[in-house]
Amino acid sequence: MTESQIKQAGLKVTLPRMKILEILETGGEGEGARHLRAEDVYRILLTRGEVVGLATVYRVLTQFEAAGLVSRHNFEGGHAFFELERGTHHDHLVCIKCGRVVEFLDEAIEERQRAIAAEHGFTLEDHTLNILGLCPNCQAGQPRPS
Amino acid sequence: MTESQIKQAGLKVTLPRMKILEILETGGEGEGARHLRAEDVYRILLTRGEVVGLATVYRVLTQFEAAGLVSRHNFEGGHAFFELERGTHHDHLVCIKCGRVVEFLDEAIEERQRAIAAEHGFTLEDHTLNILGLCPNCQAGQPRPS
DNA sequence: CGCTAGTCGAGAAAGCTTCTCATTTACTTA
DNA sequence: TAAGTAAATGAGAAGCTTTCTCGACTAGCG
Repeated sequence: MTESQIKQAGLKVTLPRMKILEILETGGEGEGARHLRAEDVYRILLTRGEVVGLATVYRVLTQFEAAGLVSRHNFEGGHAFFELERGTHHDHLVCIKCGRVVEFLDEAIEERQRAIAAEHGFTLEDHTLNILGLCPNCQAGQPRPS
Repeated sequence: MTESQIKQAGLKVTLPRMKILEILETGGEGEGARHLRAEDVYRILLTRGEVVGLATVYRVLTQFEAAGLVSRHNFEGGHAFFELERGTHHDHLVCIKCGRVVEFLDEAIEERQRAIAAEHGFTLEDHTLNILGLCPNCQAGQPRPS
């Protein structure tokens, strides 16, 4: 079924694409690390002994984004995070110490944003809301190594 | 009074710093263009015949940010925008075509964010909310050249 | 099985930002 | 006011993320 997603996007089903999609699905190793930088994906591939160029990772992630399979987020600090698109919009709560990301959705905020765009005569194409703070672990002085 | 701000930050009052602060205050030329990239500041200085290195612009803006005189925003696209800090928090409505920026503040959204951070056990250190859309001019097919 | 367009990997290159370091400047002390 | 000192500057090199180039390779089709 992941194959069909790639095909629907008008892309050929190749090994690098399958591997990258799989890493985005599983987060590489443990749980929850589903917000990955391009270099994270590349490093995970290397760890597994897979030979995929960094340029290919960027290229494929960009293609996936264009195809709507993946969404790209610009948190603070110059590099983008990629996340598998699951059809449900959400915003992010980001720990400024360990980088942990929690997703949330608040309909009251969504509604206010629509109203604000309208008030100023803007169309609403997209939005990014990132709340930055310290997660419970990092407040306790025990940053978990992600 | 701008001098005193610089001094309070523990920085020496130098010509480059005064000039950069002045550009941030006036926006360089016309009205409203108060969200400038480092390179914009640099270019405006050049236009005025001032000799200030790009490295100095970056250095000074970073120092001003640390001192709370300036805030840095990462809208889409790899480069940061700097804005004079006027003590009042606000979020941004950004035109994805002409780059025009409108500031807004919505207390309902602010309140919901505090609640969301608390629900997840996060401290709330900061947040960035950028609404992306088309401004009235660009919807009309007449992008104003900023 | 062979063709062809699409894809890949590696390294070069681009764009933004930071670093290095010799020179210059602001502020302090006499 | 002159001199000394620590900080700041400017120019270019370097760093980082991301994109581009291009010859080699491969998926998908006939």
